[in-house]
Amino acid sequence: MLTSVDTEVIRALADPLRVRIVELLAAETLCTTHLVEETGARQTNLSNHLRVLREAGVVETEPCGRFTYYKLRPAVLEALAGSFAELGAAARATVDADRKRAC
Amino acid sequence: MLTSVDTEVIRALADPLRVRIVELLAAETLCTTHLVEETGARQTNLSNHLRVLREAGVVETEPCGRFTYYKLRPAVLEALAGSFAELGAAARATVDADRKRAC
DNA sequence: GACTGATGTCAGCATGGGCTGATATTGTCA
DNA sequence: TGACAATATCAGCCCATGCTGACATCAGTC
Repeated sequence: MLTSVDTEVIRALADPLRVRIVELLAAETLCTTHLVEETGARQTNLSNHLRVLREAGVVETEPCGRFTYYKLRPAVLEALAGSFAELGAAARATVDADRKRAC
Repeated sequence: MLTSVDTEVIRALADPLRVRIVELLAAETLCTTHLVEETGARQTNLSNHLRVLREAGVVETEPCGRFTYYKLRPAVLEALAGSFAELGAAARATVDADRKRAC
């Protein structure tokens, strides 16, 4: 049985700015100020996107004085990669075997 | 350098019904009639979602008389899995090394 | 060629989600 | 405690997108 893909997480990643955030965080744990600098987006806007990522479980926060560090949760990305790898493998098997349902 | 994630493809997959379609197609190449039966969605609705998947390059069509078979393009899913695996690995390295930018 | 079934396209409506300015909250420092 | 910096939340606007009914198109059959 295929592990069903978590739509919540995919939707969180279905936005260019959020993907950009994730790519930045993959290289380095950053706080909101850095993300504002790096992306050029408004603080309010970023905060909204970060909340989406947070609620989807893609990132987690770590308060540090006045600052809030954002870091990725690798397991979520790895699980997603695994799901797509499964789907891809199943799809390849289906295509290779030309397995189709008769009309 | 990380291979940037294709937002177009992710957006195409950021819908429960489209994910359902992809999961069905991963197991078996189907035509529209089958997808209508399996999902319970209207034909028009399905046709719209299939177009999104088609334009994103996730599926391809194969006309067969009056019917149209839809099959997945495994390479797209595998590429996506690869991108997320890279991101996940980078994220894990960053988190493990506690690599963070000073404020 | 006429009919039927399969499929795609279009216009319209409703909802969701992104962006913004204003505001609230929280922590630091003097 | 008061001022300030960092961050989150809220309300409102606007655009993208999903769903639907109506219609168009195309292939197969009689």
